[in-house]
Amino acid sequence: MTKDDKLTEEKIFDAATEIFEEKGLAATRMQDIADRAGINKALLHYYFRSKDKLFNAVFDKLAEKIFAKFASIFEEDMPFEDKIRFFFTEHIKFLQKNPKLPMFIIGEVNRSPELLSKFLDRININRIKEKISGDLGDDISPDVIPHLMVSIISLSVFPVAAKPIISGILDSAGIDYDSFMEERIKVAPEFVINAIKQQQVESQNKRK
Amino acid sequence: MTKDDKLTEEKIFDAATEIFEEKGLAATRMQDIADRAGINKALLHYYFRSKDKLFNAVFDKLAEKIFAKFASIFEEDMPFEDKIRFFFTEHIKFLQKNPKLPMFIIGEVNRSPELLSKFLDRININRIKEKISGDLGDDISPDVIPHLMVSIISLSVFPVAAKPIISGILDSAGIDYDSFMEERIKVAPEFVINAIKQQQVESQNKRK
DNA sequence: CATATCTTTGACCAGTTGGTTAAACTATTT
DNA sequence: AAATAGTTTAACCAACTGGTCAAAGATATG
Repeated sequence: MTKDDKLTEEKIFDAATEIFEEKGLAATRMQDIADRAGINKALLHYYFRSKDKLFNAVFDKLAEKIFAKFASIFEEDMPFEDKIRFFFTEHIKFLQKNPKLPMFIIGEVNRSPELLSKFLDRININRIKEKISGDLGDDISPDVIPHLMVSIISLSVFPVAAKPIISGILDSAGIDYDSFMEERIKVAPEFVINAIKQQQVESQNKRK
Repeated sequence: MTKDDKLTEEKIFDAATEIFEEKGLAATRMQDIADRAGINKALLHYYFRSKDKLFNAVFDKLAEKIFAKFASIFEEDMPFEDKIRFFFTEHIKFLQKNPKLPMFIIGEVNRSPELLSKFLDRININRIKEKISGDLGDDISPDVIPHLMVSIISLSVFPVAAKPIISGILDSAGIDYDSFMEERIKVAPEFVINAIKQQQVESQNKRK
């Protein structure tokens, strides 16, 4: 019973996760979830009372997943440049395994902004900000640290979130998307590191 | 007649544009469009035969809009660094006026990738690639030009596309989103320019 | 002014959607 | 094995959705 119980509930939850992630709340049909889980539609309501309840359960799980790795990376004890490299390696690989996740999260938060709290409660931005600030020293103004953070996220998330478009554009230039993303794991961090280096150089030139 | 005709059709089209852009195809109700246009639902079908036809008309118009400015910028006759600055100024200002546009386009292309052709037909990637390649000279490998292009787009589009999330995160660090985006018009291009400069420096060091 | 054409409307329809319910089935407890 | 509790199902429902239609209004044409 308990064994089967877990199994049915899990089957439902997994099916719901897949479909919600792909189509979003509005375009997902309860019948589709039931079909993919291989059970009757009424069973969905037996285990999760309503579509919204089921959706919230799925969203909670995914929200946890996407930030689980993310926040910890900048806590690691290594030179800042290696942190940047490590971040892009881990984050892009994670996104390649979950390509639908960014658009799902952004789209649903866009639709109902209350969902945001589920992330914000879990993450301490100022802590990351101070960590980076400490790593970079006096050559970088604290005011641009948030910009640096947003830039890093943009560079890693956007090419995956907009995959259909990027992929199509690359195709028309004779470039394979997957190879491109493999290169990107190396290219993107060097891009960021170079930008920071140059800013440090200019900041030091000014001081003389 | 002809005057009123245009007016009604336009009222419908404008209302449809607003609602499709905000909610996407699946979550948009024909009744909502009729209400916002202040007319009867049957009139929608009189002017545009079906929801899909209406949607395609709207999508076409928006697809044209988003790339109208975009492609021409790199054709301008100015130093490359100024092109980068000009691009971010124009593009971010455009996105601020149309904040829902990126997510709408990405979301709908994600749902039905055929829509992509409406962009790809209008834009010649290789032309832009060669333009940039010509501007940057030998210090930058042609292989990384596509990465540079994707990076530039990521840096300008993502903070707008993910506005609810970015805005929420910035809030929790005591930063106002609109001020942040105003700064970004200056900060983002310098970030890109610095990254390129540093790469040129390193490329020249290696050559010695 | 009468007629023909175009525009607008309210009422309606068939299909779909999230959700309910009573009954059948299964496992547990006594 | 009988009673109890938990699980699964088919049939059903009310609300909503995109779409249709006949008739009423408006406008132009003769």
